[in-house]
Amino acid sequence: MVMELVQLYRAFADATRLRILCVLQDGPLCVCHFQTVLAEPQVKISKHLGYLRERGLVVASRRGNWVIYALPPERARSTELEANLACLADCVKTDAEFKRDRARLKKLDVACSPVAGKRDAEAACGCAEAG
Amino acid sequence: MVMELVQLYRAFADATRLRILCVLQDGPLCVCHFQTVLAEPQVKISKHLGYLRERGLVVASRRGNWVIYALPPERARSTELEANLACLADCVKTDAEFKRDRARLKKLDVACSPVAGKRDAEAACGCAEAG
DNA sequence: AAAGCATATTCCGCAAGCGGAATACGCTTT
DNA sequence: AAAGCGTATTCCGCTTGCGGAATATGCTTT
Repeated sequence: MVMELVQLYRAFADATRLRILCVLQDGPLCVCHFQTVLAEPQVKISKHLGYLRERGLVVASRRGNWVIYALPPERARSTELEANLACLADCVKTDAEFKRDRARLKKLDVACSPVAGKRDAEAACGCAEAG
Repeated sequence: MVMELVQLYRAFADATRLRILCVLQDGPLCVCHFQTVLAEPQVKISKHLGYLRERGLVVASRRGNWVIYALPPERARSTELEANLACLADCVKTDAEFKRDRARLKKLDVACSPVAGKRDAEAACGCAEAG
């Protein structure tokens, strides 16, 4: 039981993964968008997503060429994950890098989904090259 | 700024250190007592305390032969540390290993300090061999 | 000063994890 | 079937970190 917590903290112990998890709290996203939002190379993104997926911190689903990542459905999240995600979201509120990520994310929102607020996975990925 | 958070999570990403931090939330403790409470060898304890000290997650003070470790004074704690300590405390409430640690800690309480509730660092270390 | 106790450090072998380059895979379009 | 796109994997060199044994340090007692 302690080990699960340790695993969780290990997963959080990387800047790229933190950024991924933060972004995902706003809704699902496909890999190509992560590349844009985080401004990091494909390999890096893909590997970290793989890492998170292996450990159950995110779930993936394929839709044509795109793979969409999301946080696990709320009911499937451990209380520890839930608590730490909330804690994380709180901790990064004022962080410059996360703000930048969010800004780029919003741009995608505007370009991709007419739906105000939460993005729709399908819509979001139907315009991978837009913007 | 992100890196500080990452450092924090790295520090949390070890079972022994988690246990140390949990125990410390009940008050300061000297190394010999950690050995008893966590039931781990001296080197292991000392190294992890060193790790935490280097990164500012705990502070140390010498008193004769003993070295007493404590969480930094509340005002000196970053909001991130504070938040994550709280989150941690919440996450481990029902954990078996932490309960055992706590039980052993309480035994020390009884043996060392007549003061009900919080331990006093000095009193706690005046009886390193008791019990 | 010598011995004793509590704590810290060094040395070692080992495993995990990161980033990048190249390459492989899966699906879709032509 | 061939080409193209998005994503995943493998290989590699490198750094970090763990645990244990032995040893060193600092303070205290005799």
